[in-house]
Amino acid sequence: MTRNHWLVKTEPDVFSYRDLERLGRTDWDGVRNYQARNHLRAMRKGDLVIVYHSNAEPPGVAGVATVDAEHEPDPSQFDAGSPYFDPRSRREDPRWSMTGLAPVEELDFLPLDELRTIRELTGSRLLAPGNRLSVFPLSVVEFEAIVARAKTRS
DNA sequence: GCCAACGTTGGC
DNA sequence: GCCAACGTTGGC
Repeated sequence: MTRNHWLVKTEPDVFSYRDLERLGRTDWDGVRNYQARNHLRAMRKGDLVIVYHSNAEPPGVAGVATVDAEHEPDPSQFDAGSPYFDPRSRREDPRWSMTGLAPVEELDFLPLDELRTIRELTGSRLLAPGNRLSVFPLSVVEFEAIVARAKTRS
């Protein structure tokens, strides 16, 4: 059984990699895009996940997480008080899923400018202009190139 | 099932 | 805060 690799985006003002470390784990909820949801559903325990800070100054890669719980219905879709409430979702057939993530290691922050210089990421989804998808797969080559670059810094 | 309007994302 | 790119919605 092979491990798959993924990238998730988060706005650090809302939830940062360090918040994940502080909490020890979290349910990655609030995803409201079907493609991203399908990726969450495809994640398996033990998969490795790059945590990317978007809408940040600067944006970039902050750390590595792992899947510690496979997908379940995201309860926030049924919570009328939640910003993620989806009145069209029915309990018999929940629309949205969440997946459990736990921290593995914080990386030396790799800003987007530097990500652009990683040869293995040329043509990758991560660097594609207009890529708004918040959860997507990385190849093992892409994943390892990111981690390796972070480790050759400082 | 088309497509215009609208909302959101995310780099700058 | 701007705005381009993209996804979703809803009228027809």
